[in-house]
Amino acid sequence: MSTQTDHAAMDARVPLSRDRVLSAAVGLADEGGLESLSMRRLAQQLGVEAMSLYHHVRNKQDLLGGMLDLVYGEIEAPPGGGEWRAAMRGTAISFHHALLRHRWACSLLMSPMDGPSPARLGYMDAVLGRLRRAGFSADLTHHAYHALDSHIVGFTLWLLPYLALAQQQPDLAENMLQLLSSGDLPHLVEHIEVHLAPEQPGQVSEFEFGLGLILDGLDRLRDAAST
Amino acid sequence: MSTQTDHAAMDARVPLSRDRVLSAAVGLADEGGLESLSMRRLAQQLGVEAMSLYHHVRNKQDLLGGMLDLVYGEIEAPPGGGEWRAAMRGTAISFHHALLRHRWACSLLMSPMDGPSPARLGYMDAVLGRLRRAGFSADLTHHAYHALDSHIVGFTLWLLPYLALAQQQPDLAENMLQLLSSGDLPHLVEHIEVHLAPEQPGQVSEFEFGLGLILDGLDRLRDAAST
DNA sequence: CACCGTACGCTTACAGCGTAAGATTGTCAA
DNA sequence: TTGACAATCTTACGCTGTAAGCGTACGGTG
Repeated sequence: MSTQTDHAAMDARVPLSRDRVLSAAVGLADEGGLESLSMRRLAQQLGVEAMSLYHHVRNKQDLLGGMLDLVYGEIEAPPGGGEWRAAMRGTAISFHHALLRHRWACSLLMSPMDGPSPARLGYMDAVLGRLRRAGFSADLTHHAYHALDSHIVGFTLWLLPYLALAQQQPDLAENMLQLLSSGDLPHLVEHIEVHLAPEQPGQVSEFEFGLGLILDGLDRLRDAAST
Repeated sequence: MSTQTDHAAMDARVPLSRDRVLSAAVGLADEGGLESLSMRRLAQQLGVEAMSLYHHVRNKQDLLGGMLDLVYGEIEAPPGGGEWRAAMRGTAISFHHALLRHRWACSLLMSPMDGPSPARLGYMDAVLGRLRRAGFSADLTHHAYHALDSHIVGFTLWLLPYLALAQQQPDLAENMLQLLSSGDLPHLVEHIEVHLAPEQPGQVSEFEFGLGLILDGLDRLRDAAST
């Protein structure tokens, strides 16, 4: 219990840093959801008291912003060469997967951020640049960007609650039966049947359907504009 | 101060009910955001104590679920007649506007709901039915539904933080200047310029661009399938 | 070497949150 | 009048984010 041994123990632990705080927070949110991420728990995870975190993070909003930036950093930029649709499809799927890895990130997308997030800006610039280089006008690039981003975020957002439900209660057929008993929603029943029909509904294939729709439409518009 | 006058005052106030609680909650969230909606404040708004609410609402999740259901109830169902794309466009825009009226609703879309929301199920069935009646196969209807919903939700979700920022600080050109000073994101700068270029960027037109892309793509697929 | 500013971690404290448990009240049927 | 029942209120607990202030260890300067 001498101060000597305490010092020795102290020296063993890595000092705090913004990066360490952020990645611990990401880890905590990944396995417990956003609501299990409190400053006190995060501090405990790092072997530290809650208020110490505030030397590396302005407040919780700043913490969340930093976490979201890490997620944006995981998205693969579109390769410069090759067919533009293949390039954009790859980036879109990479984005989708990043959001599936960090499901809490979707709820952060809509909270107005403190400062601009570097990785997010980098992602945007890379995508916009790839579209421009594919021959889109500034105006069409602008619209294309929004259409693509909307689909990625919207689809993933839609998928998440169902993934959460499905892993809690693996047989959603009960749900369907309830609907059948109430009776008057035949198309919804059919929709659920389609969901259950293939051996593995494969979230990616549904995601890629809408994505392909948008990419093909954009390609047609580009061709029409260039003639 | 007699019990008589107290009784008179009592009789004047409408008794609580689930509907009254829900619409008061919607009103509170509409003008203060979700974070300003606490059980205590909601009760105060209704001239009541917090715990009284729990006789009409199971818990806060249930409250939020009920609020979201009210929003779904505001969406206009697609008209049965006329060109199918026009019908779906109308419903999509109605959905978009409902989310803009109740900006907090977007964050609720992704929280797994307690029980199924009747209005939501009704909306889904109406949309699915309209697509089926337009001649889409069950499978294509399924994909079309997801593509459309993803775009509506995704685009609105993307728009909201920027609306919030823009009404706090009306000149976002400063933001642009900062980006220019940092230098190396030319396409992003161009993107922001496109945003600022027209007299009124008109959120609907950007929304309708992606929507039209999807609708036209679906129409082509339907034609291809029917030949 | 002494010294001192700065950075970092800790302690304490506060207002607000959702809600469990139980007391109290208003209302209507028997 | 009485009893039952539902609606409301009171109290309390454990949790949250974070403001204010204290101690200490370290790095640069005299």
